[in-house]
This record gives sequence, structure tokens and C-alpha cells, in this order.
Amino acid sequence: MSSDKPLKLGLRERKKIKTRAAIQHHALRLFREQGYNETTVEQISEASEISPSTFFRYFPTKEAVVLEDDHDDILIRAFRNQPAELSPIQALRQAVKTGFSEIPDDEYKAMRQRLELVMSVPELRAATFHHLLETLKGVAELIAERVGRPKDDFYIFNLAGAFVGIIMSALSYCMVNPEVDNIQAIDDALAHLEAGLPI
Amino acid sequence: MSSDKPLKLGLRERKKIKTRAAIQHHALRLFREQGYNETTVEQISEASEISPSTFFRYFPTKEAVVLEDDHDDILIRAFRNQPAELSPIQALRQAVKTGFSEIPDDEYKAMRQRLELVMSVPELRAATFHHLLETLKGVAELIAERVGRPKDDFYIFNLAGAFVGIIMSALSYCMVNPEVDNIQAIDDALAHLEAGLPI
Amino acid sequence: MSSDKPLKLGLRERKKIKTRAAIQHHALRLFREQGYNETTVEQISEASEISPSTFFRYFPTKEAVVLEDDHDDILIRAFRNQPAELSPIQALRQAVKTGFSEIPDDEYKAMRQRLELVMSVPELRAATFHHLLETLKGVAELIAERVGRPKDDFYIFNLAGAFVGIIMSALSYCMVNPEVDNIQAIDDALAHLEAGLPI
Amino acid sequence: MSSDKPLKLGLRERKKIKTRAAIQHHALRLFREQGYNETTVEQISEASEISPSTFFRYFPTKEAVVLEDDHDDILIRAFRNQPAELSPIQALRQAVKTGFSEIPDDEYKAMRQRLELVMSVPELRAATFHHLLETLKGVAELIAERVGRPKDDFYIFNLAGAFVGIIMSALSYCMVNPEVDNIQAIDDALAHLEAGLPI
DNA sequence: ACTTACGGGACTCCCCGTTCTT
DNA sequence: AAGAACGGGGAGTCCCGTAAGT
Repeated sequence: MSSDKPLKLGLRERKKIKTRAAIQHHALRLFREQGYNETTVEQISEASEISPSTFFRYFPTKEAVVLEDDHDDILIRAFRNQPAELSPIQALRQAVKTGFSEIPDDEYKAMRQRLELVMSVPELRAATFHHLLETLKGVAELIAERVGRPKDDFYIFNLAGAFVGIIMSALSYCMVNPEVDNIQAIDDALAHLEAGLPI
Repeated sequence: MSSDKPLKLGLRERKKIKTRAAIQHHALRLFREQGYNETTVEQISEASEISPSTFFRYFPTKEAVVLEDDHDDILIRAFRNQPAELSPIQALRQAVKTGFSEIPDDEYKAMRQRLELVMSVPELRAATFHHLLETLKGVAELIAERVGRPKDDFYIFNLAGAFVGIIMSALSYCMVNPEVDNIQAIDDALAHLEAGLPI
Repeated sequence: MSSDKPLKLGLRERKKIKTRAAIQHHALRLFREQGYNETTVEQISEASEISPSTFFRYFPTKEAVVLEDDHDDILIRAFRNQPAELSPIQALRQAVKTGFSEIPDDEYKAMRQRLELVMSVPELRAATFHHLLETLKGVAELIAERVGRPKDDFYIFNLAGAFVGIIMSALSYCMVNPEVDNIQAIDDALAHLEAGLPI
Repeated sequence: MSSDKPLKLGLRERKKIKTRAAIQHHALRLFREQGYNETTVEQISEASEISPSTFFRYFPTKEAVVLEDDHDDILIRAFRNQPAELSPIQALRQAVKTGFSEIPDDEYKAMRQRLELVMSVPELRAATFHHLLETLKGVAELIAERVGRPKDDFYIFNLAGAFVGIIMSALSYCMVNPEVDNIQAIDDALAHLEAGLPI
């Protein structure tokens, strides 16, 4: 559907991207300032100088403004690029490290902020969790490929599930302990999983 | 919070329980017949012969009708009752087995049906996931108690996260493969986790 | 459901009636002043000092504010009260005459205004037409009763259809010729029908 | 209004007609499959492989896809061709018979299906009714011509109104009794009207 | 205590006008 | 110049919560 022409986007495309970014920008700002539930779509629309209906053209729900990002794709690409001899868990650790290092610093900061928001609003937390599971389903397929098993294998499922759970708990931990770096925490947690979760 | 009088409930309490059950019954029926999003609270209320606002006195949200159950308490109680020498993961396995064996057969069946509904509706799935995380936070505290560590310990967090993730993936698997027993799948998955998730 | 106690309505009922009347009043006023399509529900709500959602609690659609009235009931009651020896068409003529004479003068005036509005806005005209058909379906049943035929009789259907069509055309005529009295026109048209529609 | 070049349409015209037919085809299919209100213009557009805005270039509203046909023109032409000595009602009866006999069999079937759809969706029913009235206004003018009266004559109006009403009721009847042929029913109803609507 | 009335926000869809693209 | 995309805005539905009545 979307053409892969890397540059020379039409005027229209560029404007669309700008609008999208504007919405996200203002939304996040308002969420920070007044809280998520206290901010209405109407306010976001107004700040972004669009109509409410246009808001929903860009994002299917209010939640999506916060949730949507393209980090998943980055992660998946990074995972796929790991050498075949790594175990799934090692490959994931590497993918997280290299994948996130791709992200420019200011974006990383924004991501961190978004994460805080997400973790502090129950609905967003739930949605993220779910979103992550979907992403990991993608990862499950990659694992299956990598180890040459059917993609609906029970044990692969488990592994993916454990990944999600561990990552979420690591992120949760980061929220309570703001001085901890997200990526480091995820890596530690995965290392812990790799070691068999000794207590 | 809730009065602990174990028996001899007043007329009023009994009626309350009946109403609650009626709501849940009709709600689930309608969800099955017409779909979750296609069923309005008003319809549920009408079928249950109460007013919409009464619905919300019994359940905080529409989601809650599906999500709420007292199996969490059962699980937590069962977990606490496990002998101290068991490792957390072993204790959880035992708790799941003994806890669920308490549940009468027809209720178990209903639970299974509910699960199917939950897994097929994205919003419910997300909410369940989240709900499960909350429950597991409780479990985390129990683990912490059991092994004598602070309850906000990073590794305990991880463990609880892995539990949630694994359980969710096991349940997901059950939905795709209806012939598999839920509890058995959970136990298998936990065993797999215990073994270090070999692939 | 609704109690038939003719008086001593609770505070609630009286307020409801008042609100309803207020909505209708302001809506009609705004329609007259700015036109139907140019008036938004939000404006009506604001003028009536209610919220837009309350508007839709009282009227299912914007159209309904204009269309809904209780003249149908009056007409049906009047028709039912006609002596059995009258032919259907004679009974209808009488019913129209006596039924409308019941309506107080100011209400009659309002009705006339509403009619003008209705006839000048295509969508409303269509809806009225349809509404009238529904009403006449009720009349068809009454005719069937009166002449002792099944209510889904083809010829009875026809008769009712002719009634609707004739009445609509009479009202259309009135719009073009404002000096003509509505009821008189309807009666003339029915008389014409009774005479076999000679040209 | 429409260009009268009977043949030798340019490539462009033919494509236009094809697009139009495609839209109508897919729309009707989707309406049947999912219901009228449950089908969005977007879905229709997608199925027809056009953009939503193009949809509205071919049809002014969603309703119009169902309502629009050229049978009106056929009817009017047929009516005009009736010999002058026939009474208006006889002329109409003949026009209906000969007019519809022009329509090829498969189109007739499609028409019947469309009719069913129309009669089962209140909004469409209302719109049809209204549309029919507009058409009959045209017929009224023809009648006026034919009998040498002004076209805004009260009695002519009445006659046209009665026609519309009777035809609608005949079609309604057909919907309830699917074994009845539409045209036959209309003719019977008009015959009934001609006879003075005896009950 | 139970219900009803109401508010208000999320969200969907229709329809139309303007702008951009080809 | 024709056609598509984009955007605006209003109707309407549903969820959920608060306040007021009975």
C-alpha cells in the first residue's frame, strides 16, 4: 500500500506527517499538564488546529496517540538481524540493545516520558500490555523461524509470553525507581530469565 | 472490607447476590448471542430487570461483568497455604492445581466460556491481562514474604512478570486449541518455565 | 408501563413534560429563524438549557422534534367514535372534522406553522409522509374492524393508501395556496375521493 | 436534461456507466449481506474500487444508490403515449403495464430485490414515498395537459395523491405477500380505485 | 435503597467543500 | 481538466458517573 520511495514525498504526504506529529505533540503535552482522563479529544483537536473528526482520522482512539509508535518495527528488524547461533533469549537481548541504540536521544527521552504516562494510567497500561503481546506474537514467529519449529508451538508461545511478562515487570520497576535506565533494566531482567530466574 | 460472617446471610444479602448473579448471567448470554460491543448496558439491565444505574452499582464498568470473579482470592489463599520449602514456582504450580480443583464443575465450565469471550474481544483481553498483573502483584508480595525479601525487589518483580506472561500465553494457546485443558496447560507452561524454558 | 392517573403527576413527570415542551418550542423557533438544516442540535440544546445528549433522550432524531405530535391519537380516537353505519370514508371525514375541532386555537396555529416547515424541507416532507402511512396503518386496522374484514386485506390497504395520498396532496395544496384552510382542504379532498375522483 | 444521443457513446461515457453500475451492484450486495445502516459508504467505495468522494460524485447520497432508477422516465413516457380518450386512471393503468413490460427480465428481478430492501428500511421507505410523490407530480402535470386544466388544480393534485398512496399500499402488500406480482398488484389496486374503492 | 434524569465525553458515519495531484 | 485525497462539521449512539427524586 505505502510506496517505499524513500524521498520526494508529495506535498500531501509531508503535510500528513506533520499533522500527525502535531497531534501527538499537543496530546502528550496536554496529558502531562492536565492528566490523561482530564484531557478531551476536543482540547487536543483545538490545540492541534484540526477538527475532532480529523483527530480520529489519524488515530483510531484516544489511547492510540500514546500507544502508537514504530519502535516495534525497529525491534523486530533488529531481532531478525541477530546471528542464527544465538539462543532466542540472547538474540532478544541483543536486539533490544542494538535496536534502541538506533533511536536518537531526544526521541528516546520522549519515549521515556510517554512510558511514564502509560504506566501511570491504568487503561493505558492495560492497552500497552496487550499491544506488547501482539508484538511479541510477531517475535514468536521469528523465534519459530529461527529454531525451525511451527509458529503455533506451545513452548514458543510460552517463551514469548515470558518475554512480555518480564519486560513489563522491568518497565514497571523503572517507574517506581526513576533512576534506573529502561533498557538496562530490560536487559537485566532478560539476563535473569536466562539464568533461570533464581531468587 | 466485606463482612466476614461466614453464614446466616440476611435476606438482603441473599437478594443482592442473586441480583448480581442474574446480571452476570444475562450479560454473558447476551454477549454470546450478539457480541460484546453490540450489547449495551441498557439491554443487560432490561434483561436483568433492573435499571441501568443499578447495573453500575453492582459492577463498576461493563467490562467488570466479565472480568470479575473470586478466583483470584482462591488462588492467593492456595498459594499462601503451600509449604515453605517449595520454591516460588513450585508453590504456584501447586496453588493452581489445588486452587482450581476447589471450583465446582459447572462453575469451571462457565469460567471456560467466559475465558473464550475474554480472549476474543481485544478490550477484554487487554483488561484481563492487566487484571492478572494486579493479581500477580499480590503474588509477588507473597513470594517476597516467603523468601524473606523486600516486596519491591527487582527479581521478585521479574518472577511475577514471567508468571503472568506465561499464564497468559498458556491461556492463549488453549483458545486456539480448544481440546487442551486450561489448568493442565498452565501447569505445563509453568513446568516449562521451571525447566528454564528450553526450546 | 405508564400509569394512567390523569392528574397528580409527580414532580418528575411534570418537569419532563416541561423540558420536552421547551425543547420543541426552541427548536421550532430556531428552525423558523435560521432554517432547519442551518440549525444544529447543539444550538437547540443550548437554547433549551440542556445537554445535547439529553436532547436525544427526548427525541430520537432531530426530525422527530418537528414530526412528533399527539394528533394521531386524537384522530384515531375520533375515528373509532364514529357511528358504525358510516362508510369508512365518511367516518374519516367526520373524524377529521371533530378531531381537529378539539384542538385549541393556539395549538392549531402552531400546527399550521409546523406544517409549513415540514412541507418546505424535503427530508421532513418525506418523513411526514412515512409517518402518516404508519398512522394510516392504524386506521386500516380500524377500518377492518369496522367492516369485519381481516386487517391485512388488500382492499383495505388500498383504501388506507388512498387516504394518505389524498391527505398529503391536500396539505401540499394548502402550502401553495396559504389562504386555504387545512381541514377544509382535507375534507374537500376526501369528498372528492368519495365521489370517485371525477376530473 | 440528459443528452439524447441514442448511441455511439464515447469511451468515457461507457466507463462512467460501468462505474455507476459497479457501485450500485456492490452497494446492493453489501446491503443485503450486512444491512443498510451497517454498511458504510467507505465499504461500498472499497468494494467498487473507487474513492469515497467519487461515490458521491455518482450518487448524491447513500440513499440514492438504492432509490435512483430510470423507471420513472419510462413510466412518464409510457403515460404520455397513451391515447387521449382514456381517463387518467385508465391511462395510468396502461402506462404501468406497458412501461414495465419494457424492462428486461433480469432487471425486473433486480428491481424486485431492491424494492424489498427499500421496504424493509424505514428511511428508505420514507424516501421512496417522497420520491414517488415527486414523480407523480410529473404525472399530475401530464394529467393536467391531457384534460386541459391548470397543473395546480386541486382535483388533479388529489388524483395524483391518490395514485401515489394506492401504489405504495399495493407495494406494501406485496412485501407481506411475496407470492404476489408487483405489477399485477398495482393494476389491481388502480382498478379498485377506478371502481370507487368499494369495500 | 432504588430509580430516574441528566451531563458529557468517546467514537462513528455521512456528506460536502477545498485542495492537491495527474 | 478530471479525479482523488483531505478536512470540516454535524447527527447519532453508547458508556459511565452524579445528583436528585420516591
